[in-house]
Amino acid sequence: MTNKEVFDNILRDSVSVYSEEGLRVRLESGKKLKIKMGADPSRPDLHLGHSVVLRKLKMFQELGHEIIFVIGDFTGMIGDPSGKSKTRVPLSFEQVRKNGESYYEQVTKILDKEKTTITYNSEWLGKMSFADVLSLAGKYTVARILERDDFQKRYNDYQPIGLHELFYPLMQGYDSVALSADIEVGGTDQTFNLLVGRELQKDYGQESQEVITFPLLPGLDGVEKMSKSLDNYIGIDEPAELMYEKCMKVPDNLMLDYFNLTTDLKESEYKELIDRDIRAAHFLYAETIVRMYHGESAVAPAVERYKSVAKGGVPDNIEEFTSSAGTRIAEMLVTAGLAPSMSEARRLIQGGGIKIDGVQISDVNTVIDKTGSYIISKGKNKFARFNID
RNA sequence: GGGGGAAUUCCCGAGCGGCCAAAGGGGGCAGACUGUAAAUCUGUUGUCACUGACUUCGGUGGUCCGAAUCCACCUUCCCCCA
Repeated sequence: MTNKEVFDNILRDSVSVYSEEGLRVRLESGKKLKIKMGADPSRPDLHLGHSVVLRKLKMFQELGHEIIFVIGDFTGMIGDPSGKSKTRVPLSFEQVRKNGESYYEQVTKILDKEKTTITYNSEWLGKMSFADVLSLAGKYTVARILERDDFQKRYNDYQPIGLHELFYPLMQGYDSVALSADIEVGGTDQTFNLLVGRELQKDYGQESQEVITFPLLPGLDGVEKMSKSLDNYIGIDEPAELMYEKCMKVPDNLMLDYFNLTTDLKESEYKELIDRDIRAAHFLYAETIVRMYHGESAVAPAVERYKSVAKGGVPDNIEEFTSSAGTRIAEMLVTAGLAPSMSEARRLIQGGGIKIDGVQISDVNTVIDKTGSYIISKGKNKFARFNID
């Protein structure tokens, strides 16, 4: 890709660029640029939502630029107080480093290892004196900080806002100063923070970084943004078969976004297909994603498994358990993790959700008293094999 | 610093001395339908030794035959005044 192509691609797929002219100039300067991206230290599990931005970063790498991930361990170690999520347990130093490494592992599934750096913002934030902090705080005003959507919202909803939370944008912005970042990228939810970085750099006598924001990928529920905690995600580390299955569950009306944001296919390859045959589009998407993260060899088995289960069949590689004759099914469900408790297991049986070798059972006290191998299934796609001895 | 309010099961939210494992909605899970989709309909949604028992309504201790409901103190949050 050339500078021009990258620039056009960014303009096309980003939500906003501050400023376009600045970005163009930097790209054409021929300088090796430092491109910054913030990372959450507490949840290092990456999903397709993250891949939206990562894939753009890869383009920059291909032009020879350096990608720097800033792990926000400083805030992580003092504990994030953000509103609802109770008080988070502060992470230990070791834990943060471990998460950082895991983050690097995953990120380099998409990015080039050689051109990717991980840093921790405690390295500079932890060294600031109170005077430094005050000086930083003096560069911004309360009114401007409160402009941020979520503060605004919480303030209007009478939700508490900790004084130190007001510092978050400043801290994140200061990261850009510490790194002398040329460009910072992030999801649209980060817009405010990214722009603070721009302001602060100017105040500290640096050239303001260019800011590029990308759309947030909606989750499988079609409502919230993709996130691990909402369990509406497709993880880039997940087994091929699970990935395939999840891809098939992407809401119809989001297929276009998913193709656009998470694959390299050309619009002509999927746009018309989505209108004509939404199911075929799902298949194409699922195959494409599995191929990207697991390679060609993983595609066929994933397809096969999916189709077999769809037809009511039982996949080959399911988890095995052993049990002795006379054990109640309810207990076996708990053993296999298909039900979290005996009560739940009973409910599932009563509700008709449990089958043994394809035969629905309804008696809560059903037992298997003959030895042999049995398949217990919950719903349409959860299976466990039991060897009874 | 003074005054007023609030804390309920995954979430929101009813309950205001026994009929409360706690209405209703959301979400989740399962069934029917289907494309392992959406929409819709149905069931279910604390635990266990399950026609019964046990634990739960911010915390601790009381009152009472009996408390999510009353009292005291504590913790946290919100609002108003300063």
